[in-house]
Formats: sequence, structure tokens, C-alpha cells
Amino acid sequence: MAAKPRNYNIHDYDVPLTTVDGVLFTVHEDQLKVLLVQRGKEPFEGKWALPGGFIDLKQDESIEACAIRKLREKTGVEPPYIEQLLSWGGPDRDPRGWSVTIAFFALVAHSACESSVASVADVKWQPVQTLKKDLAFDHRDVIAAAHERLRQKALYSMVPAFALPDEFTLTELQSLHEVIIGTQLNKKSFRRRLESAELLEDTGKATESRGRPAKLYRAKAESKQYRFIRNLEG
Amino acid sequence: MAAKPRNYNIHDYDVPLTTVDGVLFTVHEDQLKVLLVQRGKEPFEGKWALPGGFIDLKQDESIEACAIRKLREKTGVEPPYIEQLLSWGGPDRDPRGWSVTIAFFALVAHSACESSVASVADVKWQPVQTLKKDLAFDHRDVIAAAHERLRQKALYSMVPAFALPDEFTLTELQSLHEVIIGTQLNKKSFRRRLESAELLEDTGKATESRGRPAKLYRAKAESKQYRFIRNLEG
DNA sequence: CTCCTTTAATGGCTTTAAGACACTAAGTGA
DNA sequence: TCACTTAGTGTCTTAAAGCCATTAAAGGAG
Repeated sequence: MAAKPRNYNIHDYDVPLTTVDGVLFTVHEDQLKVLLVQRGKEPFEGKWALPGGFIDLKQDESIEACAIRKLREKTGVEPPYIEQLLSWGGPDRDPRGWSVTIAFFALVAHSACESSVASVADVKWQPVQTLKKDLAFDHRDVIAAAHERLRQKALYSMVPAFALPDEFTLTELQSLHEVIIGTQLNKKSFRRRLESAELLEDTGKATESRGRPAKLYRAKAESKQYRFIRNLEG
Repeated sequence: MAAKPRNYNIHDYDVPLTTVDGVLFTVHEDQLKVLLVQRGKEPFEGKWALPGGFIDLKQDESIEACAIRKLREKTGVEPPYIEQLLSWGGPDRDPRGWSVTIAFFALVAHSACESSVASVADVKWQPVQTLKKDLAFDHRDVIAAAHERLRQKALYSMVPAFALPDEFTLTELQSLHEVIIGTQLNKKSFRRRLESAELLEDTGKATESRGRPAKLYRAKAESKQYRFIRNLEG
């Protein structure tokens, strides 16, 4: 490690205001929803925004740890899937001056944080189809980019499964993918690739509802990394 | 736009030291090479590092514009392909304190900046196969991530073409992909997918060398976005 | 109990695109 | 003219998705 330069003081530098934001998706009532927080202070006081904020230089060990902390503060849980998305920066996106946000993209089951979110007025699940245009900062662009990333993942991976409860049926998983992608998918193809990749484990349980009971599955940990060599039709 | 808060001063905040770095790849003599710059001051004085540095809050209009500027300063040209990679941050990666770097991944033809790079002692093209371990900061990790991203792109896109001169042969393009991916590829498959996607245009010219002359092609602009629905075997 | 409805799961043929590999094409130089 | 070299193509096989019909397993109405 190089020596720490003498007389170095960050406050002497002109650096951008750097923050971290999280785009947390879930699925509920056949809709893809994103977590929004109402801002309590300027800038954009009263507007809805992504959960996020300043890095805590004393506590945060990495930017991903910071993003997880922000999401836990708003939902009470750590999302089972998180990955870094992209960063946005420029002189005009924050009225306080040149700013950067490092955005993360995460998934969680609606049931896992239902009570935390429902109990406070300044946090809500917003369907992505009915997003208003007047979100704080450039958060509308950030959500659009996260949505597109999720859409790609739905075409070549089983990552969307992490927006479902621990145990789910194949029909639930497929209709989630269909909501994300925006088109119908072929049932046989969808199931065939899942089976041959061995990404799910059978819980032995089944649903109880009208019609034939559906088997309940759990996603294996490897399914986070797995990438099919061929996309489904988008 | 929200009102600018009164009495706001960035120097009152504890913010990380935010920088931008570029991983610029090219191909030369059948090797994938990355542009490195020797640091002239602390920290890591004398070590080799990625081209990059502070955002110029007066001039840079975005973080991508900043990355392009850094690369132009070292190579004399703007790379024909650039995209954001990821950001790295933490308390220990820079001895001056909590820091963040936003990394970009770019491609350029070796011939386009050969003279600029060869004329100065503190800039060099380093083959990625013989990267030393003692690069500045965590730049070795950043290069590894960029290399992996490039490898994925070589499997499902023609983006690597932007590391070649404007006009190139199919054999040159294929062997570039092979160098990036690290395995041999099937000639027929490689050409068939290029033809059906119509990503290249025939220049009408051909090489002059031993053996049958090879046709010269140019990449269409659309080839930056195009994504094959199926990967080649990696 | 039997049949109708509903939802889950599978069988099997078609289509698409990649892999393998032999073959033809078009130059150079002895 | 012929051997050699590199470029480019023909064609069969294989892998995996699309399509669509069929079977399976439950509950409820009569």
C-alpha cells in the first residue's frame, strides 16, 4: 500500500456529491412494483424517490453494503437478490450541484416486507406501469434502466424468482416472467429449460386451490449465477 | 426542479473521493491489451494504473463525458465504443480515505492511437495475459471485471469489432473473438450469424497477402446494440 | 357417484440456429 | 503447371426453443 500523502484533506477538493440508490422490485397482484420513499426534506421535498442517500463513511464497508443498509432501513429485511446497476452523474441532476448516484437493482418477495412497508405513510410499492413522471432527481430514468435490466434477466436467467416467496409454483414463476417481459411465454419451453438446468428443488409440497394442485419449488442458490445460453423470445 | 436549499455547502458533508477510470482494450499482434498509465504522484506513485482521475466539475457534463476526456488525454482519440462497467468503493482502496471509482470499458483500434501511445514513456499497452499484480488501487480487479464483460460480449455480440481498424476481414474478427474468449470458434457458425444479422457491410475491397484475398468489411452502427439470441460456446 | 370445470403437467412434432467437417475458390511462388 | 496457403461454402448432425394437443388431478353441482 502506498504511503498516505501528507496534508491531504478531502475538503480541499471539488468532488461531486455521491449517493447510493436502490431500485427494489417485487411482484404483487400480477403487477411488477418498485419501492418508493417520499422525501422529507429538500431537494425535491414531498416528491417520491428511490430509497437511498449518502454513504456513511464510518460504517459502510462497500457501496453494496451501503445499498443493502438503505433497503433494510425502509423494508426491515435484506433483499435475497441485489446487484449493481449503473451510476448516473452530472451537474444538473441535483440542485445542490454536480452529483453522482450509484444505483443498485434488487428483488424481494412482497410477503417478506409487507408489514414494514404498510405500516408507514412515506414508503409505498408503486406499480411500474403507473409510474408518475415527477419523481425526484432522474429516478424515473434509473427505474427504466433497472426495468430493462430485469427484462433481459427474465429472458436468459431465473433471477426473477427472487421476487417470489421462498416456495412458489412454476405457473407463478412463469407469469412473473411474463409480467416482466411483457409478452406471453411458451409453457413447455419455460419448464423444459428449468428442468434441464436443475435450478429448482422440489419441496414435496403442493398448493391447495381450485383445479389440480401445483407443486411448490424452491430456487437453488446457484440459480443467481446461472445463465441460459439461449434467450426466450422477447 | 426543486429549489436550491439555502446554506448548502458540499464541504460540510463527509463524502467519498469520487473518480472515474477507463479500461481501454485493443488488440495487437494477436494479443488483447489494456492501456495503463504510470502514476506521477502519490498515492501509488510510480505504479501502473488505469487512465482516470477526478471529475472536472466545471467542464464535465456527465460521467461518461469525463471518462471519454480521460481516454482522449492519453490516446489522442475518442474510442469508437464505450460503456459504463461498474463502480468500486470502500474505505481502504485509496489511502486518502473512503473512495469510489466509476469504471468504464472501451475499445479502440491499435492503429488509431499507436503514435500517441508510443511517443510517451508513462503510457503503454499491456497484454492482459501478463498483467502484473502490483497495479495501483484495485485496478487489477477492475480490469478482470472488464475482461469478463468483454468475454460475454464476444459470445453474444459483435462489439469486439470496435477494437479493430475500420475495415477488417472476417478471419481477423473471428481470431479476435477467439483471443478474447480463450477458445477456438467454429468458422461456419461465426460467419453464418454475422450474415443473417446483417451487421457488416462489404467495402468491396480485399486484402493482398499470401493465399486467397479476404474481403474487407465495416461494422454498421447498429452492431453496437445488436444482441444474438444465442451465445457461442464458451 | 358421475360428469363438468379448472388448473397442472407432459408428449411429440416442427423450427431455428449452432457444431462438425469436408470441400471448393482464389490467390502466390517455385 | 503444380504445390501451398488462406478464404469461403455445402451439408449433415445436434441442441434447444416453438406449437399445440393431450393427459392428470383436484373440487363442485346434480
